[in-house]
Amino acid sequence: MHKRHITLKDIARIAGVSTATASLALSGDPRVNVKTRQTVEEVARRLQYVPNEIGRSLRAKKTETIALIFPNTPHNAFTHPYFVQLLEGISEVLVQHSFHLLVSTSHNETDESAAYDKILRNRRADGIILWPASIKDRNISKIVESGFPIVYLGKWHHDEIFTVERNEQGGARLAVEHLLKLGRNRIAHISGPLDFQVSIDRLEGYRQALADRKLIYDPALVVESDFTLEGGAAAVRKLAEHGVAYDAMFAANDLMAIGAMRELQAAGRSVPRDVAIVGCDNIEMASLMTPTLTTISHPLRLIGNLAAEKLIAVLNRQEVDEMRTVVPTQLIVRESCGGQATS
Amino acid sequence: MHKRHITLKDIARIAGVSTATASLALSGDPRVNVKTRQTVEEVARRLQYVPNEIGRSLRAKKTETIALIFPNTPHNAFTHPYFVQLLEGISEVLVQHSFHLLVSTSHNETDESAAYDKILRNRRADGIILWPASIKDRNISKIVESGFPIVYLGKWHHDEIFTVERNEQGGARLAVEHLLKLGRNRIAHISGPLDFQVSIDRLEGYRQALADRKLIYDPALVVESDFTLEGGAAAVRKLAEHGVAYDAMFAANDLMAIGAMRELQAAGRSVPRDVAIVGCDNIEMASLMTPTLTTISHPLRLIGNLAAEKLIAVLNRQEVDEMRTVVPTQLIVRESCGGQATS
DNA sequence: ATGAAAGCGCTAACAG
DNA sequence: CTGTTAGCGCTTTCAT
Repeated sequence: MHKRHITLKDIARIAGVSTATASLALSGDPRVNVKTRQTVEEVARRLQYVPNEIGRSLRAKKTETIALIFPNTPHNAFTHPYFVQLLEGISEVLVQHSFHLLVSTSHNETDESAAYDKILRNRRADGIILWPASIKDRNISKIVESGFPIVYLGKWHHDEIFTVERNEQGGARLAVEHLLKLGRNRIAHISGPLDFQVSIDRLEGYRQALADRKLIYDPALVVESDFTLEGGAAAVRKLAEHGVAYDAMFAANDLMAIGAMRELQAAGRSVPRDVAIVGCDNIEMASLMTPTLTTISHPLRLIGNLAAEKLIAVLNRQEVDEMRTVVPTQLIVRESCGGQATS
Repeated sequence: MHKRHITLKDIARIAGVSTATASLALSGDPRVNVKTRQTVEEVARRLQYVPNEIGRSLRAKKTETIALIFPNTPHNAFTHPYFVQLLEGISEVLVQHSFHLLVSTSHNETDESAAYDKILRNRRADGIILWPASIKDRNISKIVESGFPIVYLGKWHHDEIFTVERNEQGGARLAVEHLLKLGRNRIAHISGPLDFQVSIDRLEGYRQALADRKLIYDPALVVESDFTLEGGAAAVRKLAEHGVAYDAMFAANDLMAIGAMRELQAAGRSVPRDVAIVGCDNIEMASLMTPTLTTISHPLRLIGNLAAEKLIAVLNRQEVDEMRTVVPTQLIVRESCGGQATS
C-alpha cells in the first residue's frame, strides 16, 4: 500500500540530469538553465515530489523545528486554561515560516533532565521556547547556560538571555491600585508558590501598590497557595481560621480567585460587597462567574507570536534588537470589585 | 560557545574501535566482547554522547515521532478548553516510549492540504493522530486513503481505519433521558454545525431518546449553532423569536449550554425552574457556573492515552485487536436540571 | 569478535 | 551550465 517515496534521484533520472542539477533547479538557483529548470520542476510536480526533510536536515545540520518545553509540575501551565492561547500564538508564526513544533514535557523530575538533554544534543530542534518552572529548577539553568538558542517566557535573573515576559509587577500593581481606589484598605493576597518567579513578582507588585499609599504591609494578609481552585478556597479558610479581617483580595491567578470567591460565597459573604476580588490571567471562565471576575489580562497569544518570531530571528542570525521583550498587562474591570461593570 | 557535537566517530576513535563496533556495543549487541563494550560505554558516558537522531532516522527510515494534526477551523478543538487534556494524555504515553510529538495545524484551507502532504511524504513523523474536522474536508479522506499509519479521534464511515472515539450518541441519549426522567417533555436541542460528525451523532442521540418514549421529534425545537458561547446565546434568542416554548434544553457542548443559560437568565427565566439544561464535554467551567451545569463527560485524557498507545502499537507492527475503540461517556448530574445535586 | 564499506536523501564545493 | 564527488551520522551486511 505504502508506495516507495519519490527521491531527488528519481527526479534527476527521469529529467535526465544529475541529482546536483536537480537540487539546484528545484531551489531556483540562477546558475541552472531556465529550460532545464522547467523540465525538472515539471517532473517534480508530476511525481508530486516532496523533499525528505530528514536528509536535508542531516546535511544542513538544522531541522526547521522548534521545541516548546515546559515542566509538568502540578502547577504547570499545561493544565492551565490559557496554555492553548500560547500554543496557538506560537503555531501561527511557525506555520508562516514552515517550521515544525515539537511539544515536550516530562512527568517526573528524574526524566526531565534526560528529556532536555535529548532535545539539546539530539538536534531534534534548532531552538527552544521555554516555559518557566520553579526558580529552583536546575535543568533550566543548564539549558540556558548551554548556549542553545532559546527564548524564555519569563523573567530571568541575568541579561544574557532572550525573553518574552509579562509585566507581572505592573499588573499586580494595577490590580491592587484598583482596589485601593475603590476605598478598600484591608487587601489580602493569595500568592502562588513562592519558588515561582511569577509569584514573587506579583507579591512584589502588591507590596509596591501598598507602599505607594504609605500603607503598611501586613504579612498576616498574605497566604501562599498553589494556583489551583481548591488552593484558593483553602486560603480563604486559612484566613478565617486566623481571624484575619479583610475587605478585598488580590489572587495571583484566576483559578485561585474563583476558588476563593466560591468559598466566600459558601460562607455567606457577599462578593463584592463584603470582599472585592481581583484575579489574574483573564481565563475565559472569569467572564462567566457570578459575579464576573475583575482580572489582569495577559496577551498570551501575542506572547506566543513574539516568542516564535524572536526565536526564528535568532536562528536566522538576524539582529535582534532587544534581549528582553516585556508585554503589557491590562486591568479588566468586571463585577467582582463593585466598580463599574465592563465585560 | 556552541561546541561541536560528539558523534559516534569520536567515540569509536577514542575507544580505539571502529564505528561499527561502537554502534553495536552501544546497542548492547551480544556479538561484541564484553570488555570492548564496557570501554565504549565508558567513553560514551564520559563524553556525554547522545546519538544524533536525525542520522539515525535517515538510516532507519523512521523518526520516533508522531504528529497530532487538527484543522484550525473556527470550531476547532484547539480553542476548546479540553484540548489540553487530550494533549496531556497523548504526551504521557509518548514520553514512556521516547517518542516525540509534533503538533501541527494550519489556518487557511489552502495551506492545509500542503501541510498534510508535508507530514505525509516528508517522513517527519511515523504516524498521525487526527482530530476530526468537517465531514466535508477532503484532506482527511486523502490522509486516510494514503495508508499512512493513523488513529482517528472520531467515527469514520468505513471500517478500515483505527479510531478512538467517544460514544456520542449514547452520551446524548443519557442527557436527554435524564431530562425526560425529570418530567420535562419539551426539550430543545442546540446542535453543533451539522457538517461535523459529532453534531450529527449528538442530534441522533437526542432523536433516539425521544423515540424511545414515543415522543414526536419537533424540528422547531432544534437549532443549529456553532459550538461557541455566543452561538448558544443566539440559539436561545432564535427560539424566542420563533415563539417556541420549551422546558428543557440539551446543548451539543458546554460552551453553548453556558451561553444559552446566560441568555435565559438575562431574559429573566430561571434555570433550572423554567428551563433545565444539560451540556456536553464537562469542561472545568461547567462546575463553576451558577447553577452548576449538568453535562456529559468524556475521558479526553484517556482518549489521548489510548490513541497514542494504539498508534505506537501499529508502528511496532503489533497485533491490534480492535480497529475501533469506543470509550464510554458519563452523565455528570449537577444543578442545572434541578435533579439531585452532585459535584 | 571486529572492521571495512555501503548507503539512507540531500546539498555544496569543485571541475569541467 | 552541468556532472562528479564527498559527506552529514548512523546502522548493517559482509568479510576477515
